[in-house]
Amino acid sequence: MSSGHVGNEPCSAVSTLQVLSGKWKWLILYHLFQHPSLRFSELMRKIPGITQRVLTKQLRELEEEGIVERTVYPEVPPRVEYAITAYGQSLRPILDMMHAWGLEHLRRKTERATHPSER
Amino acid sequence: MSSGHVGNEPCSAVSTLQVLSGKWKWLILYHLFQHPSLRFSELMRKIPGITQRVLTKQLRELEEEGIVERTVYPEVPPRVEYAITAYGQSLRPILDMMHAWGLEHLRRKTERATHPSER
DNA sequence: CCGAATCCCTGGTGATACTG
DNA sequence: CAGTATCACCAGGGATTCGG
Repeated sequence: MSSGHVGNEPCSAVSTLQVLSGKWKWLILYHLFQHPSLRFSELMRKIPGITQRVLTKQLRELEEEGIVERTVYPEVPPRVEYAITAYGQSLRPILDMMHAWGLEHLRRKTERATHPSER
Repeated sequence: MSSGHVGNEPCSAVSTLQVLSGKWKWLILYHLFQHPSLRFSELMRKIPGITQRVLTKQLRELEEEGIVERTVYPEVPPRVEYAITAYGQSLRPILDMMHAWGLEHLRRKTERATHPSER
C-alpha cells in the first residue's frame, strides 16, 4: 500500500485525483462531456496518441468507478458506446474550472515569454 | 515531445494537471492553503511519507510556476518558509471542489460496501 | 535545518501482434 | 470493430548519504 491509503486522509481531493489518475482520463471525460455517447473508435480518433490498450484500460477503470457507462450492442461488426453517467456529470464543474485555469495559465506563460524584460 | 505538447490542446484542463503533476503537489497546496506560511520541516511533518528530496523538488516546481513563494531567512540554523502566492490562490476553488467530490465519492464507495446486495 | 547528489526500482504507459 | 496478450521502457519517486 505504501502511500495509497486514502482512508482518513485529511485532504479528500487526493482521492479524487486517485480515481482520475491516468494520463488520459480527463481528456476522455472532456470528449464524453460534449457528446451523448461515443464509440470506442471515435474516442481513439479524438485522442491522438493514445493506444487501444491504454484507452481500454482507462475506460474500464472509469466504468469501475461508475463514472462512465459501457454499452455493448450485439451486432456485427461489434459496436460499443461509452457515455458519462449521471454520477460522472458531477465532475463537469471541476473539469470546467481546470479548463479555465489552464487557459489562464498558458496565457500567463505566453506573456512572460513575450515580455521577458520585465522581471 | 511525444504527447507532452499542450499548445493547441483542445482541453486546457490537461495543462492544469500537467502543472500540478506530482504525487504530493495538491496535498502540499492543501496545507499551504490553511496556513499563511509553513517551514520546510513543518510541511514534512504534515505530509507523512514524503521524503526531503521529493518535497524539495515539488516545491521548486510549484515555485517555478509562480504558485508558491519561497522565502529564505538568512539565519542560523537556516529557516525557509513557503507560502501560496496570489496566483496560487486561484487554485483554491478547484481544490475545494475536488475535496468535496472526493468525500462524496468515498461515501458512495462505503455505501456500496455496506449494502453489497442491491445492484 | 534545508537541501544537493547518487543510486535504484516500480508501475504506468507505449509498441506490436493476435482474436472473436 | 473492439478489444486481449506480451514485452519493453523510462520518468517519477523512494532510500541514503553528504554539505553549508
